[in-house]
Amino acid sequence: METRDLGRRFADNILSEVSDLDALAQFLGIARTVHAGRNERVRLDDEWPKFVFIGKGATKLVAHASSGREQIVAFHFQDDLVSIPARGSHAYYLCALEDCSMLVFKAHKFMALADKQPEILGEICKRSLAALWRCREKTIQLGRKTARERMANFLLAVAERNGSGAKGSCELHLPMSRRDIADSLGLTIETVSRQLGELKTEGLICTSGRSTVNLHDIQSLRARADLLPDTG
Amino acid sequence: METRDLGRRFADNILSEVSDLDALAQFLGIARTVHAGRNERVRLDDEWPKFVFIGKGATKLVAHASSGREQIVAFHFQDDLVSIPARGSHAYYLCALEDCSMLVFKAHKFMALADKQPEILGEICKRSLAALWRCREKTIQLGRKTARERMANFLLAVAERNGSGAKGSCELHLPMSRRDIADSLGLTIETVSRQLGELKTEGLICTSGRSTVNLHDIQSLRARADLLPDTG
DNA sequence: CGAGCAGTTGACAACTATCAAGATTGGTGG
DNA sequence: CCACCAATCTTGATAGTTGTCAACTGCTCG
Repeated sequence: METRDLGRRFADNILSEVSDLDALAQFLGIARTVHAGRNERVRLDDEWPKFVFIGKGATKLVAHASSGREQIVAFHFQDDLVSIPARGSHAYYLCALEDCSMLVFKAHKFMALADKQPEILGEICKRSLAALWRCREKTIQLGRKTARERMANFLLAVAERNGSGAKGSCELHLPMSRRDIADSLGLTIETVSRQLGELKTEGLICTSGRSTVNLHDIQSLRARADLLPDTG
Repeated sequence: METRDLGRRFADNILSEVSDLDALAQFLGIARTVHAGRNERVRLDDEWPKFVFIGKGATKLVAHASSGREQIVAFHFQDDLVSIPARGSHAYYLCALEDCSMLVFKAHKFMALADKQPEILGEICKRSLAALWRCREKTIQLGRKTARERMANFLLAVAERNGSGAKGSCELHLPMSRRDIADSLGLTIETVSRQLGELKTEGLICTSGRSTVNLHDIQSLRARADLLPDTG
């Protein structure tokens, strides 16, 4: 993706309410453009918190502690703004699931510019709160759900984001590997594989190739995920 | 806590950069004052997202799905601003750990007022991002840590917030029950009890009464929690 | 078409939940 | 001030779910 398109995309999404072209120039002035290929880690010093705008592609935000275990904290897609904290109790890094183009900002510089424009601050607020809510949902998943429930929940979440298909059923493409799914759900790849297998046996889904899944019965999946009835 | 003091506290914390007394009046105009006693659920309709400012006390934010299992998503204390989403895949409620006084806002009204003052928006941004980062840490805990690690991590987190004591050791008061700890860590009360027992046996902590814990060796606890070395 | 990696399946072990007693705690009332 | 009571917490035995290790299968891409 061209830097110019990246800038336009950023302006359309984050600065949408601001017609000021000068603002965009200022933001681009403190941004670093980064491209990353499949499974490539985005190089970030972790001294300072960052904001990353995803102009194109899909990414995972990964945390790891002392031992080798990794936890995917969130997936982020085109037009998302990702907040990455400095290294603390755990270290975070951003990694591309597919070819990505993004803008990297130091958080304090970014906020210094944003402070001048209430519309931008409002946008950041809105996105931060949405991210917080999604993160809480993940917390519930990891704290109180079985492997089966996590898997069902995960499929429904992907379906909601980019699924296509008729009512009640849905075909979807998983841009991430089994390992990524496992690291996101706090499981192992073997367990993920087994859960998918059992959902297949039950006739709730079927798969073709590594990354295509068909959901046959969304209502049953919701029940398997232990979610509240749909009227909420 | 008197409504007047509650208002002052809110102004000092959330409106701190704004000397405008009129702003406070406007916020109080859309707020509902709520008091709650120990283990009392804060009555909120869950039709609309809310903001709650905790003027006094300690609270837990709890989620539950279809089945009875509950997950404490976060603890919130004096001067915190809590964002509560509308009922969706899971239902959330706020519950007092001790006597509490708070201000409840409908989120859209709150944001409408905040939009007028960049300083307030900035404060909300800052707090939302901090909440997001804490939530991510919890995600890591629940996704990739053993019961022992969660327990150690939890004790360290409480110590960081309100611990008092000499360097290397620390005495702290747990305002929440074993059940609350379990619901926060995604464990059962029995497991929490056992983990505390084993930490005691190892000589890393000792307890007196139900809610007082002494941390003897913070460095070892950090190691037990599988956190990165302290230079971060 | 074949090499190599991603994914699947199986056997077993480990950790945590569950179920069931007991033991403390802290408050209440005599 | 002490004894007692109910709730909370601890401890023990057992079972279930998921992790671990290992072998095997089947995609993809050169």
